[in-house]
Amino acid sequence: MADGPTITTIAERAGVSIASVSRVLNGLPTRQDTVRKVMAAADELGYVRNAVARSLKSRRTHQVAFAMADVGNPAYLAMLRQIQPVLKSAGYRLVLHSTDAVVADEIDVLHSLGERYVDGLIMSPLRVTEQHLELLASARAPVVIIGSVPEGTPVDNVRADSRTGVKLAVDHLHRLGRRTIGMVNGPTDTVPGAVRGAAYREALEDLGLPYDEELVEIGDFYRAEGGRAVAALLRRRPDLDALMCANDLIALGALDVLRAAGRRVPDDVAVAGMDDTDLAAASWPSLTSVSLGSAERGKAAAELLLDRLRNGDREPRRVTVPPRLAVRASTTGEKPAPSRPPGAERGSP
Amino acid sequence: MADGPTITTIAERAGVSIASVSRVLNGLPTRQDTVRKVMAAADELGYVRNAVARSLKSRRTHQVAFAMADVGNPAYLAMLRQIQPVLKSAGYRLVLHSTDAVVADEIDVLHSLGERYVDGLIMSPLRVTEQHLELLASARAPVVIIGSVPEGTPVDNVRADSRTGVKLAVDHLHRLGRRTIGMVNGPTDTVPGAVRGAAYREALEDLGLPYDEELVEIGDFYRAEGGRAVAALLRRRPDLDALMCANDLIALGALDVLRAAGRRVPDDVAVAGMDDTDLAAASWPSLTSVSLGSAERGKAAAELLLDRLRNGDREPRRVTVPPRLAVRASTTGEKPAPSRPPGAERGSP
DNA sequence: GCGTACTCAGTAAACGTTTACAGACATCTT
DNA sequence: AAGATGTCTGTAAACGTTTACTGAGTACGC
Repeated sequence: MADGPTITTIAERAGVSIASVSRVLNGLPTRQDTVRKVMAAADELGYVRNAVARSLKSRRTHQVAFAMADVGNPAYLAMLRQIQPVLKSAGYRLVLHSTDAVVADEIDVLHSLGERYVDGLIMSPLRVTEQHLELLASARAPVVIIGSVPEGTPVDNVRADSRTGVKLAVDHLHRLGRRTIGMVNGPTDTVPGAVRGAAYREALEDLGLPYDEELVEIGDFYRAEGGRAVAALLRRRPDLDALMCANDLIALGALDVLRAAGRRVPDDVAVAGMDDTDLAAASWPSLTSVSLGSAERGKAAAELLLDRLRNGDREPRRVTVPPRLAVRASTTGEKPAPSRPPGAERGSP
Repeated sequence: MADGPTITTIAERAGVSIASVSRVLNGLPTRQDTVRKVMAAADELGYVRNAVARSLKSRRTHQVAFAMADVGNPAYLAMLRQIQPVLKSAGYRLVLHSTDAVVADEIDVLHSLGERYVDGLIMSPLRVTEQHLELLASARAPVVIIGSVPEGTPVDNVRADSRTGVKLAVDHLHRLGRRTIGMVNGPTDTVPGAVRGAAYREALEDLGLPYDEELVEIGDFYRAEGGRAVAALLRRRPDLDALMCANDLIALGALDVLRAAGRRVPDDVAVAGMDDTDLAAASWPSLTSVSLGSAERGKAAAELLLDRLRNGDREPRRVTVPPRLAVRASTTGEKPAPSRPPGAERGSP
């Protein structure tokens, strides 16, 4: 772990100036003879360029940050898994920030852009506050936001469309002949809760079905709470024949409770979830779920950022990723072809 | 996005030298008057210290890299989720490398330590080759390996104990009265495959049960392949009453096939998996599984690294994390208390 | 009133690169 | 053969910090 060689070391060894060494290492036109001497010296010494000094001079770190609430959340994970290879193949390293759903931490990250330890940032904030907007407007590096920002915010922006997503699922249930479609939502004071609740109502109206408050139950976005909500719903409306669940965890809770109540899925009650996580494919019956395109959003965000890093002052761009319905056994009862889930590496370390 | 202020800007504004600015910013003893002037100037200008210049001078980047095959793999993800907060609270940023199971990429990462863009590295290699060992011996920054390295390798090392893990599960099945315990393994030319296969045999012998090759089937570490292997096993030995699966995906495949064959789990056949991933709790019936302590290993690795960064030349240390059996319905049939899975964040971005 | 000790601030050198500039030498043109 | 052109190299200045060293000014003791 001795102090590594620098271009000065090489210059001495090769009997040339540090400028020549630098030129050779950067492939600038140099006499063959010099190239050989420098290369030889560099090889012998096991020289590796110091990235920090390089960054200081070139004002490029070749690092990009990705900030989200929690890597454990499958949606963020899906983004990460797309972002990483895109950046890597463009020669950027990835700095990961977990903000733990703490707004102050997000603000910190935005602030820290001033430290210039990254060339750009991809951020998926929980909520965009006034403070976010201020910092975004004066950010010291390009930022791409995954999520919604107000019209006119000077950053690239990638968003999902959960409204259409809910509609896809409700339409699907309707097409299967279901007419008494319940909704199990998370708290409506959250952005996804509010949007999905409203979208459910709209979807019903578009289909000419009545909106019945009795068919809606609010729990939370977790399995157990979802299950409890479904139990309540089932007590109130034993006649329901389909459930639109606001995310996959709620849907798993629904499966638990329906099974305990002796209702067959999908024969008696069809169940649709949302987010299309790994769990959807793993559960039994496997879960029909709306993908909001986390992976695509991640990819789009990375590409937007790279594009901006090349071309600093183009207009901010907005990309909306369309949702997609993954149909599985919990609505159609068909046996799904078992396939290797995306996150499944061979063996286990 | 204009060029940010530097200590020179501040120095001019405050009418002091850059040395004084630096001293104030670093809290070195300074006259109150000067402190005030510098602070005021810094505030007005919205100054943020340039991390790159700082690193160059101080030879510390306050970054640490974590390199593994694929974040999508739940085991690595569990490590990451522990590593991140430990580093963060110690003031380090996390640089993430996905090596995609490509050995050359791992080597690259080790090599790139010479660039000095991080202060240390946590790596969970697939296999440790000769080249790994060479590079580890001459690494330009402290490295912690999660996995096994030969005795005497000069790095800190954290390892799991899947041998004991298999024994835990087999003993558990035996205690439940099962005597015809099959094993569904992955390829035995992988390290986990080989170790788990041997451990299964040992566990049986320890219990005084005969080792019967007919009860062992080799597939691969995925759901579909696992299912196929189980189907073959079941045809050969319809009398088996328990299955030890080399990972959770195989176990899920087993559940699929057993269900299709009309065998009840656990009444007819008890099933145990390995790795205790999120999927184990989500499946139905929920899956008894051996946790190899990925989370603990991640935490231990991060702590070892931090410790070494503080104290560069202590003896290399080795930590072994004991396995733990998570008992669920697939062996005991008890209804598990539904709980919020660890990766479940509220809402979905 | 003068030497000593102390506190604080400024100058300048470093960290390891990249790069503008100028100089040395070779090659070509006429 | 002399000037013009071109190719390659070295010198030195940056990038934005931190910090050793020096020196100015103040306080104190005698």
